[in-house]
Amino acid sequence: MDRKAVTVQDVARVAGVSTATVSRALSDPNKVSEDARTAVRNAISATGYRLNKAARNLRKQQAGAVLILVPNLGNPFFSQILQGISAVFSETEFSILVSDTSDPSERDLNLVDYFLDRRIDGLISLDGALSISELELFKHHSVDDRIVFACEWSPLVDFPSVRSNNAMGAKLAIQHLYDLGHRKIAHITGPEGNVLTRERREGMLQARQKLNLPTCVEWIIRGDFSLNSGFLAAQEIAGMDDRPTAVFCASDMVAIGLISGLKREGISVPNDISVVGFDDIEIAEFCDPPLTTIKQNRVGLGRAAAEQLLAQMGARAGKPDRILQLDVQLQTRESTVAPVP
Amino acid sequence: MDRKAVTVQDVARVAGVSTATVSRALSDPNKVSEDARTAVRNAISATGYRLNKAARNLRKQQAGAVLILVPNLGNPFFSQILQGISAVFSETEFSILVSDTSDPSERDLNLVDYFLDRRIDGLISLDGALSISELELFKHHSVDDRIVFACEWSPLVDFPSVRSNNAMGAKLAIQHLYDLGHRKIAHITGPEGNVLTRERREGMLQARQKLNLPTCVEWIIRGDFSLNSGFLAAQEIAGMDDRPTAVFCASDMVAIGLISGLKREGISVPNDISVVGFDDIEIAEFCDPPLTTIKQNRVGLGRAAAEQLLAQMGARAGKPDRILQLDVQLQTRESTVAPVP
DNA sequence: CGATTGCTTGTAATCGATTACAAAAATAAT
DNA sequence: ATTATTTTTGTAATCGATTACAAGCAATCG
Repeated sequence: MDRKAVTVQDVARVAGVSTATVSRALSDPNKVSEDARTAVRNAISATGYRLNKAARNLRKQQAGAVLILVPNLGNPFFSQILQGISAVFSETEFSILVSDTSDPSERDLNLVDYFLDRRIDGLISLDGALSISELELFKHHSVDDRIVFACEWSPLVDFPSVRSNNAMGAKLAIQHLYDLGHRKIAHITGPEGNVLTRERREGMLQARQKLNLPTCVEWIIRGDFSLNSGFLAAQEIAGMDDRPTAVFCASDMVAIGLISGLKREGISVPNDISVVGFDDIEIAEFCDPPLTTIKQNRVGLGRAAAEQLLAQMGARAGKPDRILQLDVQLQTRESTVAPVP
Repeated sequence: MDRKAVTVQDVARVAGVSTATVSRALSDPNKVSEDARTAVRNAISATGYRLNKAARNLRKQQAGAVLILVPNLGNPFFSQILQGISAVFSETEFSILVSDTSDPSERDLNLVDYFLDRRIDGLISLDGALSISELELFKHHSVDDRIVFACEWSPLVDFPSVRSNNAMGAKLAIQHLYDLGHRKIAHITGPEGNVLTRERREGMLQARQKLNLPTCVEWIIRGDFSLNSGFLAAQEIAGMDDRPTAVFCASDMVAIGLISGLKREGISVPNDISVVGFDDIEIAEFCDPPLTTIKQNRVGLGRAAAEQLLAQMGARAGKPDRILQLDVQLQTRESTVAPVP
C-alpha cells in the first residue's frame, strides 16, 4: 500500500513491450500474440502489478458499481433479496452500493445525482415509492435504461421490473381457505399506496368474486405490513358482530402480529380463526401455530433482477424492457384448518 | 449523461479563473478570495458542473468507499447494524459496499485485494471468523489500521472493535432468573468457535458461580443461533431426568425455536419453563409469550463502528478507543415467571 | 513481383481533478 | 517609500489505464 504503486508502465518495461500491449493483454487477450501474452503475464507476477480501478473507471467513463435501494434494511425480507443480488454481482466487475430509503439522511441527495456523479452505472430499486419528480429526472437524463425494479415497482413508469406474482399468491390463499370450507374471509392489507398492497388486494377480490364469496367491507382491514398493524387488527376483528372464520394477511409479519393479538383477545388460531400470511419468512415455520403462507422466491428474485440489470447495461441496443413475474407457492402449515360448523 | 461532460476547465473558463482556483474553491474555500469564490459558484450553477469522483479518486489515491462484511445478509440482526453504519456514512464522501461472507462466490477473492485494488479505503467486519491468513495479510500490507470489527470480532488480532457487553447481558439474564427464584437454569449456546458464544457462555458461568447455582453439564446445550437449533434443544430438554426450570438462550431466534419446540413437547412457557433470549429482535415482543430478552443497541453499534472507522481513516476528529463496549439492557416480558414450587 | 489484407505493436493523446511550484498582488512593517 | 510578509492566483505536471491512429511485418493473391 505504502510502496509506490506498480503501473502498466512498469509491467511494460519488464515485459519489454508497450503499455498498450499490456493493457490489451489484460482486457482482450486475443488481440495480442502468444509471446507477448506470456511475457506480460510473467511481468505481472514478477512486479506484483494490480490494476487501478479508479484510473480505468476514469478513462472508460464508468463507475464499476450499482446501487441497491432498499426501503428498510432492517427488514429481513429485503435483505434476502439483497443476498440474491449480491450473489450475481460478486461474479462481475461491479461493486454494490446499498442505500436505505427510509434513512432521512439519504433523502436530501437526489438519486439521479448518483448517476451524474458517475458513482454508479446502474440501479436496482426495491422501493416502488420513488417520487414522480425523481423518476422524471431519470428519464430526463436518460439513465432510465439502467434501472430495474425488484419486488416492488412504480406504477408511474414502465421501467423493467422483476416481481412475484402477487395476484396469484392472493388467489392461492383464498382458494386454499375456500377449499377448507371457509366462506367468511377477512383481509388485512398493506399500507395504502403500495403496489404490493394493491396487487394482493385485487387478486383477493378477484378470487373472492370468482368463488362467489360474500364481501363485507368491514372485513377489509387496513394494515401496513408490520407486526403491530396485525396486532391492532386483532382487536378490530374481536369486536365484529359477524366475525370472519379466516384471515388472509398481506404479509407474514402482519399474520404473526394478528395471531399474537387474537390470542390476547381469547381467540384461538386456528380453532376459531384460520390465518394465512404472505412471504414465507424464515420464522413462519416456528410460529405457534406454524404459519400457512405464500412462499416467494426472494433470492431468486434478487438474482433475476441483477441479471436483468446486467443485460441492460451490457447490450444497450436490445432492451428487453420486460416485466418478469416469478411464481409463488402455497405453503400449508397449521394455522389453517376447516372452520367449525 | 451522454452530452460531453462539464469539467473544471469549463467552469474555470466561465468564471474567468484557473482550474486550480476552481478546485480550491471546492475543496478549501478559505484558500480563495471572496470574489473568486462567488465567480466559481456562479459558473458552476451556470454550467451545471458535477465533480467527477473517479478523477478525484485517481488523483488523491483513494477509493471513496468502505466495505462492510456481513456474515449473513438475510439475518435481520445484522442488517440493522448495517442501517446504523449506513446512516453515518451517508453524511460523508464514502459509499458503502456490502459483501456477504456466507456467499461462496465471494470467498475466492482475497479481502486484502479490495484494499490493494484501491476499491476501498476502510473495512468494517461484522464477521469475527476471518481466517488467520487473511488477517496476517492485512497486517503485512499495513492496512490493519483501516479496519474495525463490529458486533463480532476476532480473538486472533487486536483490531479496534465495537461490541455489546455480552458478558453483562448474560449476567443480567441469569440474575433476572435468579431473582424470580430459579435455581436450575439451562443455557443454549451459539455455534462453537464464535466469540459471542464464548462471551455469553462465560458471562453466564461467572454469574452462576457468583450466585452459587448448580452447574449441570447436561444443561449446557450446543446451539448455533438458529431457530432450528432452539427447536431441537427442546427435545433434549424434554428428555432430561432433571429438567431445568429456566433456559437462557444465546439468541432470540434460538429462544423462539425453543418455545415452539417445547410447546410441541407439551411443555408450557412460562408456566413450566421460563425462557430468556438475547438481542431483542423486533418480533420478540410479538411472540407467544412475548419474550424476555437482552436488548442490544444495534443501530448504535453500527453508528459507533462507522464513527470509529472514520476516525481511524483520519476523515474525522476522533476518539482513539480501541475497544468500545456498549451496555445492554434486560427487557422483561412474559416468557419469564417465578417457578412453580 | 507488387499489391492487398490481416495481424501485432508502439506512440501519444486522453479521461478530469488535484497540487507543487512559482509568480503576482495585496498587506504589513520599517 | 521601500522592504518583508501574506494572500491569491496561474501554469503545468501528475495520478494510471485505455485507445485512436499509424506503422511494421508477414501472409495471401493476381
